[in-house]
Amino acid sequence: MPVCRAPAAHGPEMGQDGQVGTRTGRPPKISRPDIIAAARRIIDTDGVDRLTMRRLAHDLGSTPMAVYHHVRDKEELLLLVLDDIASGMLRPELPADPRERVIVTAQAMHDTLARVPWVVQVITADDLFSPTALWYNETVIDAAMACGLSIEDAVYAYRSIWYYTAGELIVRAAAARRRAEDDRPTFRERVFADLDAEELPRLSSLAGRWEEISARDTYTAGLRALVDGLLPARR
Amino acid sequence: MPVCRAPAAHGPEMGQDGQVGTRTGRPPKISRPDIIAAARRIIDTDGVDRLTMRRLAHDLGSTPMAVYHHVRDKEELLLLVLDDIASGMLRPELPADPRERVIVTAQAMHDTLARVPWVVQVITADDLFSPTALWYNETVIDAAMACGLSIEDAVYAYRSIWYYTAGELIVRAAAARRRAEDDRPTFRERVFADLDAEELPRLSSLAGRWEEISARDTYTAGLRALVDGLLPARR
DNA sequence: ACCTGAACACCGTTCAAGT
DNA sequence: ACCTGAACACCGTTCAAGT
Repeated sequence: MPVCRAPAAHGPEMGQDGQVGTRTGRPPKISRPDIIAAARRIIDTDGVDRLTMRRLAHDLGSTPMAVYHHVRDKEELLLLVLDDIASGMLRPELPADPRERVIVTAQAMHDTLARVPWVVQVITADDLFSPTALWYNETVIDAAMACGLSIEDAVYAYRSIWYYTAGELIVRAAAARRRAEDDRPTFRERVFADLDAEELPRLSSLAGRWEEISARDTYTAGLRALVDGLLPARR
Repeated sequence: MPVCRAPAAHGPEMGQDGQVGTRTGRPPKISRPDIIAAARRIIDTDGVDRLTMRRLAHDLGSTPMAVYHHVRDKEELLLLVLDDIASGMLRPELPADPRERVIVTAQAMHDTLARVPWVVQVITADDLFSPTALWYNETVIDAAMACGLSIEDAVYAYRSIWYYTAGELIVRAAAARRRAEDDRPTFRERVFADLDAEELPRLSSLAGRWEEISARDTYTAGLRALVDGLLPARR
């Protein structure tokens, strides 16, 4: 059993420097930062699904087992990548009005994740997330309390916002992936093409305009609606 | 769509005498209904991730390729299962008040999917869904229009509700899966256990109560807040 | 018409070495 | 200390037959 494991939750900067004078044995060919960078490259260009230990090793000019010497398993690798991404997190200027603070923070969280949509897939599926990102939770909960909510209700408000945001990101990411993967009409489009006008009059009245209507980004409008409903009315 | 035959008894081979009319060739050992039932059994007991063509064939006392004779590929199999599930969809009594109609329909959609949480994972990830389920879209859009929204805004209102609902179901399903899989404290719990009280005062003040607070189901409350924000104020 | 068995091109991960 | 190669136990799917 190799015992080289560095704690995962802290920054990548420590590297091998901890053991300067006493270094012995074979010099390393690949490092954790190398591995993380290569993993991000694969995910960015080909999607998370294409990140495999073999592909990663190949891109590094190495072997799968060399990678396993630096990371415990694929889960830890994903966690390191997540931490790396969290360092690029957007921390917006916070307005004085607490209600706007909720909106602005949620929007920043959304925009940060929209740049790396696969992250939402991973964190909801696998319980992986970066402690750094808790800043969003804290800020939304604090602002909601400043609007008059109890701490419990502020947590529930945050949670509702997270459900809405995660749902939006996951659905949009899935749609984008579909568009990238193949251009033949998807199953969804085929179904919409021949709807029963008797049973589904509203939907079939939209038949031709579905794509156009779906394309519009309404995240922000929906967020404002949700926050309006969650927070007590303004005085 | 191919026609589904009646379920055939699985077990000892039926004699040639079982054949009727013009049917020729080898009598089938497995049928689509058999396959669907077996697939549902696997998913219900072990989760979607454990549904593999090999496992399915094994459970049917057959071989993977026998399954491929009845189903094009794994995607079609999932679609058949989805269709099967859609037949158990809840169609609630619809109240006269259109605003309540939105709530009741969304709640029914949520409750239907909450019984089979893996479905949300599959439909958002793979663009698979059952036409039967469009009843929810239609009903919500129609009710939102009855509240005074244009058809476009009604579609966007539906979409916001779907984001919120899908997010809730996915997050809860992931949490449940985690709990089932292992009982050592998850990464998330370990992080919450030692928060920096300086940086994250609200979150760390909740340290001990996190689990208790998370456990409460606030789907309906959040839904009402969202719908309040989305629909024009009552006259 | 329906099913079988072997094979292909993949996975994540472990074992036992090699330098 | 770090890396290699072979192997294990899996995938979905295809090919070529067998009855």
